[in-house]
Formats: sequence, structure tokens, C-alpha cells
Amino acid sequence: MDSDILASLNSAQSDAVTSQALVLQVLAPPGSGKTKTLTARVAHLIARHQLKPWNIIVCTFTVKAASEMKDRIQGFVGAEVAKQLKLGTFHSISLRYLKQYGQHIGLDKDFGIADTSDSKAIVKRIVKKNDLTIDATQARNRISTQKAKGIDCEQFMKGAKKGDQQEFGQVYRDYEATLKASNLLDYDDLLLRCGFLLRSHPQCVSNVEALLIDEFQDTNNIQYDLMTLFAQRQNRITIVGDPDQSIYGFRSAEIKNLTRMKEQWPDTLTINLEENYRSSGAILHAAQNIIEQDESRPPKTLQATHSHGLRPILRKLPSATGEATWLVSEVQRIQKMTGGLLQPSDFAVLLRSATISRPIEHALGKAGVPYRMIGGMKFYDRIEVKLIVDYLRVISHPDNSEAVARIVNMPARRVGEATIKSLLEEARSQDLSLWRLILDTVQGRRRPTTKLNDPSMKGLSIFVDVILCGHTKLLSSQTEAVILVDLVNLVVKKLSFQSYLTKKYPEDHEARWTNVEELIAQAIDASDPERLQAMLQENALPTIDGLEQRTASSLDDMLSLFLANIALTASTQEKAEQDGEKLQQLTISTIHAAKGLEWPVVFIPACYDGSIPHSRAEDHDEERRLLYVGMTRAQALLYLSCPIKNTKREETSLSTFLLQPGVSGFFEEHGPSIALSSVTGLATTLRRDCPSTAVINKDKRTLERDEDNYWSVNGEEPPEEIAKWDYGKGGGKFEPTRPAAVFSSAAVTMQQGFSTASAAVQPGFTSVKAQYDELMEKAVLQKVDKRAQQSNTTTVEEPPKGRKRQIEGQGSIESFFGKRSRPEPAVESKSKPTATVSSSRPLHEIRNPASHQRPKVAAPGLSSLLQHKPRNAPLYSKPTVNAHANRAPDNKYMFLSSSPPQPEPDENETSDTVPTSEAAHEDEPIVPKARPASTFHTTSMQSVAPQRKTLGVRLSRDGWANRGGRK
DNA sequence: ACTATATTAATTTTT
DNA sequence: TTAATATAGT
Repeated sequence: MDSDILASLNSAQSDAVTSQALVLQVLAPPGSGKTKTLTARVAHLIARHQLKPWNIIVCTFTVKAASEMKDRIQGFVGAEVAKQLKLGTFHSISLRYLKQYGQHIGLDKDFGIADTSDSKAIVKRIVKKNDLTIDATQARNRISTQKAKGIDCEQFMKGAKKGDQQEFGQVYRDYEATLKASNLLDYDDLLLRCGFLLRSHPQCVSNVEALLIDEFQDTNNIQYDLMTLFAQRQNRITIVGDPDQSIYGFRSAEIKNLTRMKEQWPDTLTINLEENYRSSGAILHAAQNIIEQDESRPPKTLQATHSHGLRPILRKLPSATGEATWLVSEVQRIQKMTGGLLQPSDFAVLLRSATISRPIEHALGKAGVPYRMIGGMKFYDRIEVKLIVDYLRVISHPDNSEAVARIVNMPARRVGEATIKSLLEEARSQDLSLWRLILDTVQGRRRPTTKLNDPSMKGLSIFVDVILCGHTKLLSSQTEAVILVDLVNLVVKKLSFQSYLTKKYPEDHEARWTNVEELIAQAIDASDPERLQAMLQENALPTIDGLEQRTASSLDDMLSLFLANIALTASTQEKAEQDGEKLQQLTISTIHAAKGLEWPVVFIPACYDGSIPHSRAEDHDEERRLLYVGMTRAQALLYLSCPIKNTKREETSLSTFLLQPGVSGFFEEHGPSIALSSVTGLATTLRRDCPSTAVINKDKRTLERDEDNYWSVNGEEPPEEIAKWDYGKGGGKFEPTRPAAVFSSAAVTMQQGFSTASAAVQPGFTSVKAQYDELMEKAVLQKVDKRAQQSNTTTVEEPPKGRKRQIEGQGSIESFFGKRSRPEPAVESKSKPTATVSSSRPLHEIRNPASHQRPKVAAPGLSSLLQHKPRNAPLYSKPTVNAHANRAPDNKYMFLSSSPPQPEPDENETSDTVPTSEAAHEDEPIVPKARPASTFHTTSMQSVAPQRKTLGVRLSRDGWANRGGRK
């Protein structure tokens, strides 16, 4: 067994795996098999050193990484053994210790977890109450920073200077008191209290034989302390990490912890892995060049094991929507050109921030490309879900005043903001929980000082009724299997939740209702006895002689567990990855959430200043590392792109990291021509079989363009757009100008966060192209003519003022139309980049003018015409109009039901969706039909796929959203 | 005086 | 897509 493990490793890796060193650091650049090494070492410790899996702790930073790690370890040691490991995020492992041993440090058995919104609400209220000038979110972050340093509020107050610091200290102290009153721990508390527990009761971890930590560069000081505490018995520690991939500075990660570790244990052995097995040479070199801009960074070697491959692309596009459309067209082009070598699941779009995913989701939806979204809005953060969960939280822990305050007037019960605030303050001053105060008031045991009018009073009693009913149910129920679902159903029924949604969200209530159904489905899953057993077993810690352990078997413990899992976004199932593969979905993810993962083709859009580096980021080195992490996710093809106008239609400036001298030499300006040799190259890099020429050629024929030449390389609007506009003006009426020739107008897309089952719609481009070509040509000629008539001087006008970056208009018409057959990048000769600065280089190169078939026009370049057109000229105003047309119904959801608002008969898009069979009626118990696990997404993803009955649908902008019968 | 509703602005990354 | 603010209504 052990030899099996070692067989697949290189010498450095196997040195690391088998090292006898007690404390071991493995420093490993991206793609060097870091996780593999760590998992192999776990397997080795079990197989060779006979460590018991339950005595091994494995820590990761993200939920995603934890489940990834688990999968990998399973591959080595099997599911049974893997299950026994104590594996999870720092937070979830800490939680386990606190749940089971918390009483030893005086922790109430039933503490809840304050999530971000709780914390924010608390701080906001404190700030408001005391009329402070501090920004609430800033204060919250500051509290978190202090906690991560291990400074509690009293300590802080001691050292605080007058003024701002004193004020903040007050908030900090108040915040802590509020948490305590509501019996809540925030994320930082989980780590802090666990540290406190293990310091005072080292017995808790006396069984621990080995500790392994992934992504160690992301540890903060508290986590470092936890490391030493977890391992205190035997000090057998293995960490893997890479300073270049430190991207959690905002969470107080300390890269210094690497050296601190060496100082604490001078015998620490450090092993460097240097060979990259993931990316092509070209990608690696480009990434390397970026990261080396950081001069404070110690130089490192990173050896490519793959051939040079295709150079990464740095592409300019007119706008975010244009960028999205282009991106999708490249996904489709690459897929076709490689004859099925690549599936949608081989593509990833990595974003600096999840908020900019919208145009991309829109474009993908329009083209019928299935996708899933990781990061960003989580399922449990959706208001309709969160509301129910909050009710559960209150039923479970009525003293959680935060949750009570949030739901007491939800749905609206005429208990307004002012009343809640006043009640909260009164509760606080009486040292009561909000719930206690409200309950006593409603039941006539207490006359609150807060004035309450009749409707408010009535509202309060309705609220009390709901909670009491839930609570009774919780206490009286005997069979644990049904209780969770029953509770959810009870809440939903008591609130008339469905009609509430209908009233409050007339536009998309059905989609929201589906989310509620999904929550119910999750409750069912969580109440499944087998699943519950597995979960308890996984969460259990080994019993230790002479140490009292709390058992987690009672009913409301189950509810607590369910809620805690929600708070930590810990998944109840780990099927997501496989499902993603099976369902063939493209991945959209934040770069942060993509860490540790890889894809054959990676797109990083929005590479402009303000996005990467982010405008709010203080540490630009970290932002650079972020870009580096993103780039190094790619195996075979990497696209960076930048809209030259941001969403507000202001000019953007290419990311500073990409403007550095020499950088441009590593990139192409547009997507690669895919010759047959490239396909074989890709196949080798990906270690896949190369598809046959016949297949490739067949696929190719269904493609409208086999080159990335629709969009100009300097980011201007493509000629079609201009042509269309021109014609639109002539006709007096504006015609929507999406490049219909390129993409079919599939109205069936998916709601954000939902995976779709919609089959890809075959685009019908057949004859449209020819028409377009003609149209474009005419338009351009017309333009040029007009221009020439106007004056001869205009072409040398100064460019418009206020531009951050001037874009040279040297392009000629050929470069738009001509098929520029590009030579394969000569691998060796390119390896030495030219030292040109991209911005100073002619942006429009005509690579092969002779090949184009169209009449040459000896006239000023089209791009210069564009450039110098006055602001109020139609040429400029057109995109604005377009953007408006785009906006309105974009984020509306609609549902296909058995009696849907009927689309035009000629709309064929509905055929792909599953119609809703029936709408659930309110008084019936809501029990979604069972569905196979494979259609079901876990909660670790943001996406949850309720495919069994209904499909959430986000309509494309000019679909039948407007005809759907809303107001 | 308080609550509900419409408009407007702003929007990092994760546990 | 929320959060804060202004306004109308109870």
C-alpha cells in the first residue's frame, strides 16, 4: 500500500511524504502537487507509522478545500478510513471541540454562531445608539482584526488612547456584551475560545498524534496558536504552503508564520517542490513574470514540465457586455475547434469579485451554456431562505436577540424599526433577552416602558405564537427523523409563507418559493437517520479517559447541528464536484474560491485597475498574488481580458500588473488559431486522447467563425454594431443590436445560482453571416464616404479629453474583416519576450493583409473615426441605448408553470424546460418529491439545483419577460 | 410619531 | 441586489 502511494510521486514529493522530521514545511508553488503530497503523507502516516486516523487532524481554510482534500485522501486510503480523520476548516474543527468540551470553560451548551450579517447588525446598532461617527462595517472589520491578533476588548481599552480608539474600544466592548447576551459566538470567537479551551484543558487533544495544515500561508495568529495547541502532545506537524499564494491578508493572515514556525521549532525541515505539473510553459512563464514584479519576494525556481503550448491571451473589448459575449464565443469556438476535446466543465471564469458575474451569466445563459457559480451569494443568504432559517434559530435559541430583532416584523406586522429599537434597549437595560421581554409583554406579565399601540401589540402576539408553536413541537416531538422537516413546514405554514412571497415579490415569487422547497428538501436530507448518524460520527471526537464529553444526540442538538452547519457553510454532502463534472457545467468562481483548483481553460475577465487591483484593496502585492493565483489555475489555455469601458461606461485602465514593461510579450492579443497541431498539443498537456481529424473538421463546420476576429483587438465596438446603428438611425427607430449572428437568442437561461438542465441550443447561423458581411461593408463604406465629405482634418484631431489612456486608432478595415491566419507561436523563439510596452505598441497589427478578400478602402482607419467622433454623436450614444435595453428585465425571474404566461407561438425556447406540474398549496404539507442525489447540489456550492419539479428561469432581456403579465 | 413605500446610490475577497 | 434616505400614509 505504501509503495503504491509513493510510486506516483517525484523524488521531492516522496521525500516530503516519508520524511521522519517531526516538524515539516513543504513549500510548494502552484501545480506542484502540494495537496497530493499532503494527502499522501496522511496515507503514509496511517499505513507506515500506524497512526490512527481519528488521531490525525487535517486543517484547511475553506470549505471547498476541505471537501477537495477529503476526496483526495479517500483516493489513497478509502472512504472508511478517510471518514475517521478529523478533517475540516479551522472553524469547523474548533466548533467540534467547543460543542463537546465547551462546558469546561463555562461555555453555555447551546451557543449559536453569529454570522456576518448578525455581527454587522450588532455593530450598526451600537454605532447608531451611541451616535458615533465610526463606520459600522469598518468597525466590525477592526474588531475582527483585533480578535485575530488575540486582543480582547479589555486589553484594547487598556492600551487605547483618547478619542477614536476609546470610541472604538467602547463599540468593541459593547459588541462582546451583546454577543454574550444572545449567547452567540462569532467566527473569530470559535477559534479564540477553542484556543482558550485547549490551553486550559490540554487533555482534550491528548490523543492527537499528527497535525497537517494546508495553505499555511493563510494562517493568522490565532490559527497559529491553534496549530501549536492541537499538536501540543507530540508536535508532529506538517504544513504545506506557498507565500506567493497568500491572498487572505484581509483576514489577518500572516506570512511571517512560516518563519515563526522555524523559530519555534528549530529542527523544522523545509522541503521545496519545484516542478509544475499543471500548466503549459507559456502560462507558467507569464504568471511567473507577474509574480516577479514583487521585488520584495525571494526568488524561486519553478520548473515547467509541460511543453510551451499556446501563449496566454490578453484581450481588449469594448464593454463588460462585449467582454461577456466574446468570452462565450471563445468558449464555443475552442470547444468546436478541438473536436470535443474540451467540455463545458473544462472551462472556468475566475473573478476578482463575485458581483461582476452578471453580464457573464447573462451571456452564458443566452448561449445556452450551462454553468455553476461558486462564491458570491450563498444559498442560505437568500432572504427567503434566511428568513426561515432565522425562525429556526429563534425556535432553537430564543435568547438570540439578534435573530429575534430581524424576524419580529417579517412578514410585516406593524412592528416598526423604532419599536424594535426601543424594545431592544429596554431588554438590554433590564438584563433580559428580547424574546423574554416580548413574551412577558404579550402574556400580560409585564408592562414595558416602550409604547405599544394596538396593531403592534397584535403583531407581537402573532410572532410569539409562531415561535411558541415551534418550540412546543421541538420539545414534544419524539421521533427525530421528522422533526426538522416538521419544524420548517410549521414555520412556513404559520407565516403563510407562500402567499407572503407572492405578495412581496410578485415578479419572481415562484423562484423564491423553489428555494424554500429546496430548504425543506435539505431539512429532509439532514433528518435522514443514516445521514444524521454519519454526520454525528464525523463530528465526534475520540473519547478521552477522565474527560467529560457532551453527547450530541438529543433532538434540539440536531437542530443546532443543522444550523451550525449552515453558519459555517459546511456541506452536508460532497457530491458537488462530481455532479459538476457529470452535468458538464462551466464554472464561474471568485479567484479566492478557486484556490487549489485547476481547469484546462481559464478566463480572467475585468483585468482593469479598480478590479484587479481592487479599488478598495490596500495591499497591492496581495492583489498581484491574487492575479497570480488566478493565472496558475489554467492548464492549457489562459485568457485575460479587459473591457476598455467599465460598467459605468468610464474608460478603464488595464491592470497595472499587466502594464509593466515586458508583460505584453507573454501574451497574444486575441484568441489562438487552433491548428491541428495545437489540438494535439492541448491533448498532451491535458493528458487526454486527441480527437480524430474527421471529428474536428465536422465540428468546425458548425462554427460561424473559426478565428477570434469578430471583436477588434483594440477594444472597439465591432463593425456589425456600427453598421446596425447606422441603419437603425436611418430607419428612425432603434433596433436592438445584439450580435444575433453570433449567438442564438435562447431565452431559456438559468436563474443565478441554479444549475440548468437546458440543452444547449443549436445556434442557427447559416445564412445570417453573409447578410451581415454585406451590411457591414456597406456601412463602413458609407461611413468613410461621409467622413471624407465632412472634412479632411478631422482625422488628426486631438482625442477627447479626460482619457486616462489614449487608444491609438491605427486599425484599418482589413484588420476587421480579414482572416488573419496567424502562424503558430514559435515556441522557442517566443520564450524570450520582447521588451515592448503594450500600450506604446501599435494596437492594430495587420498580420496578413494579403489574405483578406474584401475591397481595400484607402481611407482613415475605422477606429480613428470612432475615436474622434464627438461625444454626442450617435456613434457614441448607441451603446448607451443598448445598455439600457439590456438592463431592465435582466434580473427578473420568471417561472414556467403549467399555465405560463404564454410566449408567442413561434418562440421555441420553452421546449427545453420542465414545466411546473402544480403549485404547492398552502395548507398542504410541503414535501418535495424525493429526487436522486445526483440531481442535487450540495450547500457548499452556492448553487442548488431543484430540478425535480421546477426550473428557475431568468429571462433574457428581450424574451417574454415583459409579456408575462406583471404590472 | 411611526410605519410602509418609492427612489437612489453603491457594491472585495471567507469563515 | 441591498441599504440608506425621502416621502406619503396611518
